[in-house]
Amino acid sequence: MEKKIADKPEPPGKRINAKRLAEDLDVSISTISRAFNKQAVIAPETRSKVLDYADRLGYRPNPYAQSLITQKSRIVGIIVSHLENPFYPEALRGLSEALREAGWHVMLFTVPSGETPDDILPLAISYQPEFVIVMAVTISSRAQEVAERAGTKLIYFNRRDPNSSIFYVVCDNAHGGGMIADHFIDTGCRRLAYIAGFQNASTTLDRWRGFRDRCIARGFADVWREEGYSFSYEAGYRAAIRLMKRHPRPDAVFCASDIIALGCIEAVRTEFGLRVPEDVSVAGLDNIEMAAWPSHSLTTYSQPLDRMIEASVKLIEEISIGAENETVAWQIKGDIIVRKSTRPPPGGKRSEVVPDAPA
Amino acid sequence: MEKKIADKPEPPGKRINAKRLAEDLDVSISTISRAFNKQAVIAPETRSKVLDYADRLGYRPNPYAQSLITQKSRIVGIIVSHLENPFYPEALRGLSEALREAGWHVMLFTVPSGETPDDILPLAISYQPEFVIVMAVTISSRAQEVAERAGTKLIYFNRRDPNSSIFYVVCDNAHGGGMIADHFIDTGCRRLAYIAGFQNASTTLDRWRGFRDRCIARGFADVWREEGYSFSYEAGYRAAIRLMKRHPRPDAVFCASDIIALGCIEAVRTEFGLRVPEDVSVAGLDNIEMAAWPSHSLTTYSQPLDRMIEASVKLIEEISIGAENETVAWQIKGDIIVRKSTRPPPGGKRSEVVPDAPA
DNA sequence: TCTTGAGGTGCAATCGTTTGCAGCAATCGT
DNA sequence: ACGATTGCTGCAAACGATTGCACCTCAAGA
Repeated sequence: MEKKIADKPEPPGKRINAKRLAEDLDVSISTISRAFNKQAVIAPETRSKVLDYADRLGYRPNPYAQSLITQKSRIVGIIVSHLENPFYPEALRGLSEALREAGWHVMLFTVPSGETPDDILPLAISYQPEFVIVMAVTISSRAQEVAERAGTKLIYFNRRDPNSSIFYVVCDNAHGGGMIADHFIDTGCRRLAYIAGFQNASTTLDRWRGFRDRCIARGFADVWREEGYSFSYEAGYRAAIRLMKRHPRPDAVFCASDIIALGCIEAVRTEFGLRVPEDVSVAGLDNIEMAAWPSHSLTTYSQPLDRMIEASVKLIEEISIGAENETVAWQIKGDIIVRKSTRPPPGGKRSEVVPDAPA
Repeated sequence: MEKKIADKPEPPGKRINAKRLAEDLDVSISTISRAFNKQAVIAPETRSKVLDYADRLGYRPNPYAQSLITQKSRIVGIIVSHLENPFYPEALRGLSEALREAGWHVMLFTVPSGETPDDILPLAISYQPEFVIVMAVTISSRAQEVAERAGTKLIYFNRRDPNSSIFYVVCDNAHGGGMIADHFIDTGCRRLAYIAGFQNASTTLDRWRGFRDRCIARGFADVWREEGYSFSYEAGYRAAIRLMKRHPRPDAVFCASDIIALGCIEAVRTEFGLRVPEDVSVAGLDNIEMAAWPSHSLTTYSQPLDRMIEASVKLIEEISIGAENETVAWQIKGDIIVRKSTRPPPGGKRSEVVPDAPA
């Protein structure tokens, strides 16, 4: 009766817990716990005995008891808004998978149209996530304090706030704006314009700054800016209509995001009967999957999503193990992707001649 | 010294818990607990005294301790795949908000390309959610047992499995297929075709059944079916190329989803130089936001997303409070949305003449 | 005056883990 | 041969709530 390997008959109604395993295997509860904890000291054969048996019974340590005792939840909250912008589903998917791979659970919080991220944050931290990744929006300093008091660390994704000390991960938006400006000018465009997104979003500002500064540096001081007020197809459509009524008409439009650019192209074509890129070059920034579709074939600057995600997870891991981290910010360069929505470069080369043409 | 209302000086490092409140207010921990539990018996003035003080200290009951003792988590997991299909971000957003409003927390699990939902499910249930909503995919019966053993209820969203007893919420896909068939035939189309999505997905099958049956019923027995193998733009693009090479060429194509339809339209236009809808009518099913864009103006059958979400939450709530529920399935009718990708009806009326034209 | 009942509160067990500390056997050095 | 060291394991105290039960108080009814 000392060593039983065969499963005990299932006592009905009883949940399987560490105690049950301990009794069946004639060890203590501590040993069960240690078998699951990689750093714990335990004889290898004891560990495998426990793990094997646990596997057979389908046992897993209760996460609530674990969180309760360790004061760690292994939960990362993600606050996301504007899922209608395809960039965010792509980012959400990537983040979710990378975090899961690193052993984190993802709790999702969407921001309803009527509400602000500040309204959602208290709810997000009520489950005591160790981190909350804030995508597409920013948090007021008052709300930040609430998070701090609760011991939850905030991280921005694709946003930054120069006035706060919150860590952030963004692509090098100013660099992107600069690359697009260069491309426009190199391909002979002369009347340059920008369609903005949300007025105070860091992405709107950084992309504008990079674009305008490069234009000015290359001798095009009077670059136009048209407000879009949001990052959406409709915003691009409407802003393009206003923009194209100007005299003289711009011959190149850099849009603060791909989705704006798609709306812009559509307005340019259907409302004004103009050709893209012959009459107007249009470029975006993001490189969402749709940008590669033949019907759009949008020139854009790619957000290095994979590396941004990698950086976010690394940031979380390092903070989590207490590594004093000086890298409070990741600003990662992307690449310009030249497709058919802008005039061809002098050499005639594009990044992709027939982008994603189905085989 | 009996009744102190003023906050005690903050003992540093000490978390605020029920014990702390109890001591400060000279009541027992039980009373603190009862103040937060709506059904508990407690004097109204005691309750408000506790709640007021809790509010001042920013106290909230620890959810892990609660889950541990009550064996309930108030967590709903969502397993989702194919976020590249815009229908799913829309659904995810709606579900997330509706669940939050109903007091549930949402844990997100995405299915990486290489893996199956079966691989993800054990991870999803490791946090003991009370429910797991499975979107866009189905679960094997073996994995279902795992969930059952863990006490987690599964619910399908936009999928159903006739061979299992899992509750599900879908739109009336067969009805949708029928409506599209009627529309094609009423507008003079004669050579009818269908582009399928994933071969064994219930949505692919139900839409096909509804479409084909109605075609047959109205005297068009030889309706074609072309496999798409997935619900994506590329799938639509490639399937359309194969389809349009047939002789005679179809003059109406019903695509198993909007995103397939967009790919199909693009192929029809760029690969064959054909006009939509003059040469070929194309319709989808979903009514994603993009379908309304002027550049696409896609005729489609709308999934009644709001009502599907409402039904899902209602289902969860009812099961949760133990209401023995006979409604194991919700199959909700949508509406046909006639836009410009199909020939105009005899009367010349469309659902939206200038769909979503920006003001 | 005594009994009864209702309304409100407190006690203490419980959920399922983690982990510092103590204990114990086996091995090692001298 | 004996103490020191090493390697495992068990004990028991947390973590922070919920809840059945007992108890108390006070008002109403007999």
